[in-house]
Amino acid sequence: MNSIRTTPTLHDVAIQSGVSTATVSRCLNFPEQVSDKTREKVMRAVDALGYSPNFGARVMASQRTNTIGAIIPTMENAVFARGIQAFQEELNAHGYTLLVASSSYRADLEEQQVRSLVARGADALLLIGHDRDPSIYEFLNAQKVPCLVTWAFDASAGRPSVGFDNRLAMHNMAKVVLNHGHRKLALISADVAANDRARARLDGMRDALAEAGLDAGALAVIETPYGIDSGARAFEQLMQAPDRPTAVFCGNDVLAVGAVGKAREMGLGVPDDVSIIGFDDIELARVAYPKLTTVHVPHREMGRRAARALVDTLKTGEPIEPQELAADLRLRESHGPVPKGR
Amino acid sequence: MNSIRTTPTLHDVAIQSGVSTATVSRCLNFPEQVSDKTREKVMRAVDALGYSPNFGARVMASQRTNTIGAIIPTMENAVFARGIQAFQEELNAHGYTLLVASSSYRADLEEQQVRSLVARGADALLLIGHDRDPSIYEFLNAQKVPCLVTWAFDASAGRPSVGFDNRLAMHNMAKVVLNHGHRKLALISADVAANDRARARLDGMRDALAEAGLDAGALAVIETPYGIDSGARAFEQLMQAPDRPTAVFCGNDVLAVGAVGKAREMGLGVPDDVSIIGFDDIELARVAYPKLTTVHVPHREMGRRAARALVDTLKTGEPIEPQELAADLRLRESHGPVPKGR
DNA sequence: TGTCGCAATGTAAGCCTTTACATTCCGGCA
DNA sequence: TGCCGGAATGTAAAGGCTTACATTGCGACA
Repeated sequence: MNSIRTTPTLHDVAIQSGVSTATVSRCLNFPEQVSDKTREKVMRAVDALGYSPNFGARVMASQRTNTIGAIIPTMENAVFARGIQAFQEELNAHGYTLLVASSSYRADLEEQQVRSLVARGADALLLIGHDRDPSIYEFLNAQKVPCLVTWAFDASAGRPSVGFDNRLAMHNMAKVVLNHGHRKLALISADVAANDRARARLDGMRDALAEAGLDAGALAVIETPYGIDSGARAFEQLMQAPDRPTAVFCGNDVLAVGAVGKAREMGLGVPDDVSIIGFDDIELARVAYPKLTTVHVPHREMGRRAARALVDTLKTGEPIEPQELAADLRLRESHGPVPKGR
Repeated sequence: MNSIRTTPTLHDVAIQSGVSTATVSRCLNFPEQVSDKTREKVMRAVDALGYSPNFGARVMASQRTNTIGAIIPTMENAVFARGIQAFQEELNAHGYTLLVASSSYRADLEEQQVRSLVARGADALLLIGHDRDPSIYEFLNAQKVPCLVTWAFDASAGRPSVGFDNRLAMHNMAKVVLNHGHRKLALISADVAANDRARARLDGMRDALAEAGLDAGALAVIETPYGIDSGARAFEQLMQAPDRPTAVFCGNDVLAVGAVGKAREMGLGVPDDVSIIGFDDIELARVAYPKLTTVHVPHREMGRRAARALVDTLKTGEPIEPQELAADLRLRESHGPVPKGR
């Protein structure tokens, strides 16, 4: 009909089907409010024109986007990729769409992403860990954008979280290793100052050491960026020290897998010469040889629950109920008793 | 000032800084068009009020979202996660935002996601592989949403792609293995009917077999879903057959890693008793023991180039230039000569 | 000093949908 | 037949921004 080919609008559909725009809108959003006859007529016009509603206009008129934003440190780590996948699936099931951004573990980038997601109309935000500039929380507050922290749990944070107790989980794992007789431990960790999960995990190890009556000297700590190669290098450095550890803990499985590979290169048996412990329990952990002893992070469950919590709060307006999940141990093949004579 | 706390609008900023809304808008979008003095004044007001533009309104007024959509089969496979990460980084660098959806390898879900992304105003779309109902391409065409296929390259498809030749890559790999004397091959593949990449890879193997003068009987094919355990099960099934293959190709590294694990369980040496070949070259491949011989998929490069191509076409209006990338072989430790006596 | 031209700024229309409120329709009941 | 009430539908405003076009301001030049 129209010689100038342009994408059809609600108005076009209304004309084509001989009703008002309000009726067309209702057909699409509240079909039960419209008589069968009219609805059918309208739907035929929608199909005929290939109409699809304009998101921007809809957002503007209804004042909500049905979009939830999430900022993760990186998609490269499977543990985040999978957590976010579960998050997305649950969101979709409730009619919400996910907008993801990754911060590359950089606070400045993260802040920028928060603003960008809010500007794009995210109705709510999912963030990893509690640590960030208070001004960000103030901003979200002022914009009335609910925000949920995950991957960590802190009942005292004054803001809801759905996660697990990083400190306790690491504490438990360290206890197991200490019970195997190890007395010289090491930790290959992410940047402790900038990362509250890393800090909590380190604290967990210290808790276990203190409990066992050992002093801080029994723990060597190396901070390093994320990556297999970083893990390998850090491990090498540890093993070249005069007083090498008998058990090396890693802040995540990727670092641990790097350590395991380097151990093989160096001719060190795992766990016969050195125990290596991971954190996260991603696929990599089961694939590594030997299979990694690690802390299981319930990433999928966290993703699902976080999604539900956020959807609930948006629908009901009630504040989010914090939820603590368990992170249990997966004692596999990469840990063992202290080597003889050490 | 305002007792009713509401998020500030352009208008509020305009009043606060004593200029018109147009000037504020220009300050934000084309700062060079505004005098230094005015810009400074406006920016102060923006900061003071904590203004951030309303996305919906902006979209509606400007008729573009600066958002590009991508639909991948799953975020769970690192090869997609990383490709998309690179895609996103490049997009961000050009001021675009990424909207991802995952289809779980299901055509019906994918179609739904295409519509949803377009409805949400995606200016362009990135899709994996060529195979899909023609009506989807018609829809995108009608909506004038440019779309780019990646992870595959087909100059004859009549639609642009940025990818590599799956068939040729697999052909090359199979040639190497055949040159090692293998005559009984197997392939653990994704669903061939529903997945053009899987089909191309299978065809590539057949090409190599034909070239070597072998008939179809020399190749056993098992189709299976994605996953480590699926790979393990398929491998077991192959090795229990009366006439077991001496080289097992896998449609991706995840399946291959499952196969390697099962081989170890079965007491089979890799590559002494059986060669196992992957595809993708994700981290897993280097971590597996033995290290996986595999086809390197240039996922990052594909992501980056796809992003650039899409941004270019949106900015210039020129059609997208197809680009073929190389997918070369990574001959590592999991392949070897045929076992003696076979 | 008066003009010209360009840079800076202002005015107001338009983008498309949702939704509060108004109107119409229609069957049922007195 | 007339009236009532609720369901169905219509009217029109509002939502915040961009941008074409109009206006103003100002320095340079004659």
